[in-house]
Amino acid sequence: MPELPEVETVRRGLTELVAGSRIKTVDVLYPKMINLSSSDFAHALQNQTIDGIDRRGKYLFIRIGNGLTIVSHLRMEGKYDVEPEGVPLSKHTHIVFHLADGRQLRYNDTRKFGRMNLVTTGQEMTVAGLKTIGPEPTEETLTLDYMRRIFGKSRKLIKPFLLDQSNIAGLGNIYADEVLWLSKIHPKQPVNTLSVTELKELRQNIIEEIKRAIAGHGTTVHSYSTAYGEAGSFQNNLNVYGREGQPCLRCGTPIEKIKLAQRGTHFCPTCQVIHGDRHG
DNA sequence: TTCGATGTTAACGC
DNA sequence: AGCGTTAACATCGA
Repeated sequence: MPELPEVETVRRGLTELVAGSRIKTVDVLYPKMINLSSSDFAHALQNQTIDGIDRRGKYLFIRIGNGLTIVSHLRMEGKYDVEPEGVPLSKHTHIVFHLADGRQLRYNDTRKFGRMNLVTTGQEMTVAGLKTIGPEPTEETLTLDYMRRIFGKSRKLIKPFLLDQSNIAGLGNIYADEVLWLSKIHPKQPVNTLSVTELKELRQNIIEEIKRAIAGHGTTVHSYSTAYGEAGSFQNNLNVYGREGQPCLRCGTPIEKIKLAQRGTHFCPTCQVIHGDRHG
């Protein structure tokens, strides 16, 4: 469930907490989580410095002093925690970085869906998912020209289209529902039927919603109450996600929840109506 | 006890 | 090629 704003919040937290710290040793408790053998992974990282942390879409790039980068994807429930030595490991701690100052950087993941790939810095695109990743949802990188190009040539339904990271990086189930509600677009609208006016508004809503969510330190839902090192606040700003049966904040109609491409999808049946082809 | 829900990606089939 | 569907990952709670 961590989407771009949550991953960015983690990036900033990790930067404050561990950038500049030296890794003494590494324990891999769940080897399936990484791309190398446990011993290769641990040996490559021991006695190296964490230079800093970058991000691309929902991927973290943990920069290591010796020209290596850990590409880390949290998937559904991955979390990083920093604890002093001696605090008992959680049942779901899978990787422990012992830092030279006595603290431990721990990767916790209830479902074990997260992955870490240790690669040569600059070779991040060799990791599955980064080969085809789309532009970041920012003013500079998500241009209207690009939107018109990719939306114009696909008949896919817009909700699954927005979740496809090769179209735009970083949107997940929560923010996809939110930007469609903000843009008054039905989740089943085929993308090549949207007008340029609708694309402009959708683009602006995507860029601004992501910005607002980052400013609010991301959304904290369900099991994520203590996640990300700090609890996010953006759940208080959600307009449709998780509001099934509650009145639409624009028109009062009860919000509906349907299943679309296997994903829970929330929308207002009055504000968000499927329309015919307005393309061109 | 079994099964569905959950997000993402790989694999599969048309 | 490009589309849509399904399985796999693992755990938890109904």
